[in-house]
Amino acid sequence: MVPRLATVTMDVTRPWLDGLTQSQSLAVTHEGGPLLVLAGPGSGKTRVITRRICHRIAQGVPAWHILALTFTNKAAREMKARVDSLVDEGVPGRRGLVVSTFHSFSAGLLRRYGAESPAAALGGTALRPDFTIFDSDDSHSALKRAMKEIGLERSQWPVAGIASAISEAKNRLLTAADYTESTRDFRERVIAKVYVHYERSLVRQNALDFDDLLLRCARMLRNDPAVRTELQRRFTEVLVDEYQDTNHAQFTVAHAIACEHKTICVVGDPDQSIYAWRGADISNILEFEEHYPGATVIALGENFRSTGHIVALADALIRHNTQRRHKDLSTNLGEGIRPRFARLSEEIAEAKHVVAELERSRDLGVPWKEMAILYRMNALSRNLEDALRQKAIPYVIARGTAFFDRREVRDTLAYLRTIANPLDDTALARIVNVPHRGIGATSMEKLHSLATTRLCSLAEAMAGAHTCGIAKRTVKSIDGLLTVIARFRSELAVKPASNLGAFVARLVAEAGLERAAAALGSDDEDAEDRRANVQEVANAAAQYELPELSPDSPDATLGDALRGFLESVALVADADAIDPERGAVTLMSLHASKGLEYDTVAIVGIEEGLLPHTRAARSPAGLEEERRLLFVGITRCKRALHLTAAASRAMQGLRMSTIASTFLRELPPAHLDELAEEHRIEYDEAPGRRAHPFVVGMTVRSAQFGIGRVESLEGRRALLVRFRTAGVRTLYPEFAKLEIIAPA
DNA sequence: GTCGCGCCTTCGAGC
DNA sequence: AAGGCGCGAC
Repeated sequence: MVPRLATVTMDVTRPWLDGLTQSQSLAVTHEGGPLLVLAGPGSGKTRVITRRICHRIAQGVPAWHILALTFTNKAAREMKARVDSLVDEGVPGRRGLVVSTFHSFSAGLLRRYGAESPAAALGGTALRPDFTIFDSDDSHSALKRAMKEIGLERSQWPVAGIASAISEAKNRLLTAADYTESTRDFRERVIAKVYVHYERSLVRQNALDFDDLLLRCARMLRNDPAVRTELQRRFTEVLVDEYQDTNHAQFTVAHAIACEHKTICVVGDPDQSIYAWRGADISNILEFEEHYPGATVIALGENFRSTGHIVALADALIRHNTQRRHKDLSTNLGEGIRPRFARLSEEIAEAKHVVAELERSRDLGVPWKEMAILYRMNALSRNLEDALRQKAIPYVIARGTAFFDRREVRDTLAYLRTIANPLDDTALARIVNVPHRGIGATSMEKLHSLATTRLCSLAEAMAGAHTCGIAKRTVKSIDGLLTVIARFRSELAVKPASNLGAFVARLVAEAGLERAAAALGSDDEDAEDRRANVQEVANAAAQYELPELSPDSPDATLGDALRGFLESVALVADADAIDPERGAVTLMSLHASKGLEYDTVAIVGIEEGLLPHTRAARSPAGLEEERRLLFVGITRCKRALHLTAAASRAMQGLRMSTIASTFLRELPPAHLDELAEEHRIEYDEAPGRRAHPFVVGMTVRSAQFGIGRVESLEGRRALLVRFRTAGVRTLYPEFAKLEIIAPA
């Protein structure tokens, strides 16, 4: 091709090509055909995607032809903002880029095309565009009800097991009918029966669960040539981030759109695949070249994030996995400081050790927002929070869903869902007695069976409550609730979208939701918190902005705004809660840390049973995924890495001795300082910092054990006391009443 | 019939 | 540590 002058002069004004390595640049500018970027940790993966988008736009591909799929809303927002800042205002076709998560992209397609497409229908019932999205809690309730209808013994058939079997089937794109056909044994036939009922229940309620969003969308794209062609026309370029974590349904969505033009670019790292348990199919990335013959593969191994010891440590660890495709990892950021491992006596000492290490980083000038504490289980955050609070260090927990999991918040949202979708029995059943209006379990059973016999919704059954032997007084409260709901529902079609905040605030007031929330509180402070949470839902609704509508659609109504708000709430991810501007230490699960980076990182609880987790380590594949999880954690760190374990830990209410994690033996001592007893940041024996006045040799009296002598101090909080009659006991003076009888 | 308390079990990562 | 269940009180 003849070099065009324009290209040469434009180089100067192409900020998106600045500072790229040769391989990155190849990936950004690659043309013609499918591209797989195997990107090791810190190798500039996000950079490649955003800059590739900019490059394509500059090359004349209008932004509205480009679709980028990510795993979190936060990643989507950031990517879009980055592209916006890199592409000049003057560039034609720079607007209209779609960056979205798989789930919200699917929800959008289903609302737009689902009603018209027979392929999106289930069991002969067309999908309605105003469907509700059930979160796992809602699907759990619907599932339990389905199991009850069949009469399954709950003790023999744990809900969680059935739920995951159905979820797995959905990820394989099997509807209840498909699954029923494929059953091979008794267990699967029982699950199939539940699945059939559960599917029917969701259809009746005009609701989709998370898996349905992908399943229905994938089936629609696969089986409906009209919709597929329209999307292929719309999106001529597809990019997928974190490709190693896509499941079969997600693969189908991306593939259906990309298979026509084959201008697909996927980016991922098999060594960071940590979601096999929710259906992620690592063969999507390993077999990309089979799905797309002639694909170009570019490996990015150079790490621009972490210093040498950290990269070496991660590399040594991941080499223990057998199911992988090796790639060399390297960094030129120098050796850096050696990561440190410390085993502390118990989890409180561990938390304090971690906090002290963070304080050392802070003393070097590292801001709090550049620090993170990672753990395998969310339950481990508690002691860390306590330790941070004690030192008045600001912190945030990356649990985007935490707020929406609060009971009073869920109740408020259930009101909104009932108003938005009259068929949503699950939401209605939740709020029937919020605030208390004397409708109990017995009445609800009657209403449910009325709904079942009449084949109608719970709401319709409630309208006929007087016919099924429910007490007069109760019928009256039911009617009162139905009236409130109907009154609010009548506003949806006639008022404009801008009214949402006021609408929710009025509902909260008129339905008495603050009072109901306060009644849940264990004390005054808790009651006030819950009241505030309900108000916060109204605030969030007021701040909600509908995504821009297509130009030809009429003005958005209050109903559109409400449904959009509920959808945005249903699809929040934990990672969405991370706000780097908050200036706080971030606490999160190892899973949630994927894709993030911090100067200082502490990973706690590196113990057998916790990391690797007992439930995962039963299979070799599970153990390898646990190893990848630690690999992901280690590679989040730019400079100062701290690994910790506790010698004893209280779990499930019991204190147990722990065993060192298998993974520790796989970390070479050359790249890991194991802090010896005397070098640990030790609180236990620090003079003057004991939590009690006792010293060795004192004579003490306990109400329970009588008189004894202090034998030794066990850490900062505990004593070993030899009693005259009761033998040697470990006591915590903060709990056990002990008085000093004689000094040492 | 509804409500509140205490006992019992169970305990992973998340869109 | 938190939710599900059964029992007794109103």
